[in-house]
Amino acid sequence: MNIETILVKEISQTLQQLYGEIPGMKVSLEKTKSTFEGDFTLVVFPYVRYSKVSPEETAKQIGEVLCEITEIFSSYNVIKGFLNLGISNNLWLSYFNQFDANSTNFLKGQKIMIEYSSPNTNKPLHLGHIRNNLLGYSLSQIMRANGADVTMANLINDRGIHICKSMLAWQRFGNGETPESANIKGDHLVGEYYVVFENQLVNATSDDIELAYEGKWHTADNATNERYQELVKRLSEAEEDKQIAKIKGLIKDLVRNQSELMQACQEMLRKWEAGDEEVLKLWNTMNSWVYEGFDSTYKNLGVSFDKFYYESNTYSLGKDIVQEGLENGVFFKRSDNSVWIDLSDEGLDEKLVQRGDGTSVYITQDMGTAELKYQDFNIARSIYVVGNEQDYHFKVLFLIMKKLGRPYAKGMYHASYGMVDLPSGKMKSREGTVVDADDLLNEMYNTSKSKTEELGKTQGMEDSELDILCRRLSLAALKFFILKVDAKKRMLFNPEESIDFHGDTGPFAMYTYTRIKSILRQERPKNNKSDNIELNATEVEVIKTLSEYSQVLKNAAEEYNPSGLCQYTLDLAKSFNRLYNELSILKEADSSKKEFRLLLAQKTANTLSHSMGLLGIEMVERM
RNA sequence: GACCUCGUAGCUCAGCUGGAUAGAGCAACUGCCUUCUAAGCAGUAGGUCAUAGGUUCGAAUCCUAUCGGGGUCGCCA
Repeated sequence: MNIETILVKEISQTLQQLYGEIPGMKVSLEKTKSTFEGDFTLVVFPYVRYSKVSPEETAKQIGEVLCEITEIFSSYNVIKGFLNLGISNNLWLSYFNQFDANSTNFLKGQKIMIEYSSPNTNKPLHLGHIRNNLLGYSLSQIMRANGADVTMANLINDRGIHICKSMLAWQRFGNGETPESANIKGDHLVGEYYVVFENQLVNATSDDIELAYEGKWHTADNATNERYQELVKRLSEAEEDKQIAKIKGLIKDLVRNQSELMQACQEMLRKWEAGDEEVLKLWNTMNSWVYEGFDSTYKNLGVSFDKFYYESNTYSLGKDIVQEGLENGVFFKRSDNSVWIDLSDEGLDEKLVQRGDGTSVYITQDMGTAELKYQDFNIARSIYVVGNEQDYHFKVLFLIMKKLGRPYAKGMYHASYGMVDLPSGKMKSREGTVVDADDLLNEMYNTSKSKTEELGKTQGMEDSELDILCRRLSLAALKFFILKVDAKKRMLFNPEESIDFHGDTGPFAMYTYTRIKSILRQERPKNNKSDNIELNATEVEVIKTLSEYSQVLKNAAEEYNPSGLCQYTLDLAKSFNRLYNELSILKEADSSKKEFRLLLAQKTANTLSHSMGLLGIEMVERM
């Protein structure tokens, strides 16, 4: 049982005894600020209207009665309307004796699917994916620790025009190159051909695009010419810079789409959809390269999946649902045969759910996949870890599923997270300012190695132990740095700070853990409980922090946000470090005090390890 | 233009459903290794919580407006 629940129960009873039934009463207890005396604070303002005396007097009345329960409360003081309560030594001790960094069960047995990562197969993973992966993995662990039955899923976007670009470029310029022959990771190799394609396309079309801006471009295709002339007209009339840029962008796309390269690419996509053997073979080969590359990145990052979905299998799902929606009037059809839903009642607009030619769009596929997930796993909740630029998309998706009467619609949730910025600004793949995931991991490994060597910590360490240390240390720094920030918020990724090992960092928490482990290697606690000890303030502080763990764990799950766990881990490490510095453990003369501190150290280490584990961070025994 | 979101110390971030004198870390400056790992601890300095109103015993937190950053409003995914 949580210590606060015990206190709240006693306080409610006391309030009732003093002032009778208070309608809608809710006792909110807070930690006493460190500048005041006491452990917990009750704000008495809400009760003044029942006590009919001043706030100070009310607080005194309550405090007086509470302190008669000596086994729980030891002292009280009143400042203005705040009743600061001291908790008795024995309550702390008995709480401490039963404390264990255990999982909670408020989601007991609930079937939850968490979809995350969801990469495209034409490029290697980058920093943005890293935030996604770390959040997704950590959320899964957090949900599990709260008792949920979690399936971690990855929906891989393995089809579409972008894959064809890499394929076509490889076909034309690859000379049969393979990851082995080039000695490059498969995902990077495919990514390189994607870049080759883009460069070739720029070379082939840049002159035409310039001409097109001046209105001097034409093509064989009449429909395109018409559209182009219309755009030229709009361009000449446009005044705002933003508008001009937008129209120019449309013209650019038009010209590019008419190029031989893009035409060949479109042709390839058509062949793919038609099941052309040769195209499929190439597609399979290049995908297998990419998957091998992704696997290694996922492994290095320490994330994993229980279930993979592939868009090549799911993109046509959802058409049955479109049909169903048409039949029961949720969707409607336009004259060009395209299918729409009207969401203006909900403050949104009309949204296309199927193209005029019967092919599916992004949301059609998502409707199908949502249904598939439910059929496969009978999940109660379906969580999507996807960036906040897709807030609107998911709002629409969930609304559609609700309107279609899907019972699982209410369990769908978009765990939306903010973008990652660099000190130089936004990451833009076109400008080469993307931070590659593999590069980043390598760099962090090397830095942690040189720092470890600098500190002279490598003495007496086997190479294999050093390797594990550097790996885990660098991941601790990276993961903690990213997960520390509120998931919903946009964050700045400063590479130098991310690899810092001092202050509010993962390595700091890890270091605290190893110091405890070092003590426990020399002596372990003999019992699993302590009695009859006079606790001092630093010790109480650690117990108090430990007691908050289950609530923090629950909050992290409820808010789909691991950052509270990071903050908590730091608090716990700091409070223990203070104790470590102020009090001796192994050299404590009083054997029962020593025993207690050993036990306290052990429980602290367990809790640190547990919470870091939920962040996807593995501890080491020495560093 | 409409909608969403953010704005807290020089920098990066906490601050839960409103509570006391707004907290950490980094950077700067002081101390502490003959004592369980100094990747640590203790301390100094640093704030008009974007601005203006409002709600009330009480607002960084809730409401409104304004300013500023970002995002979305594709028959891309």
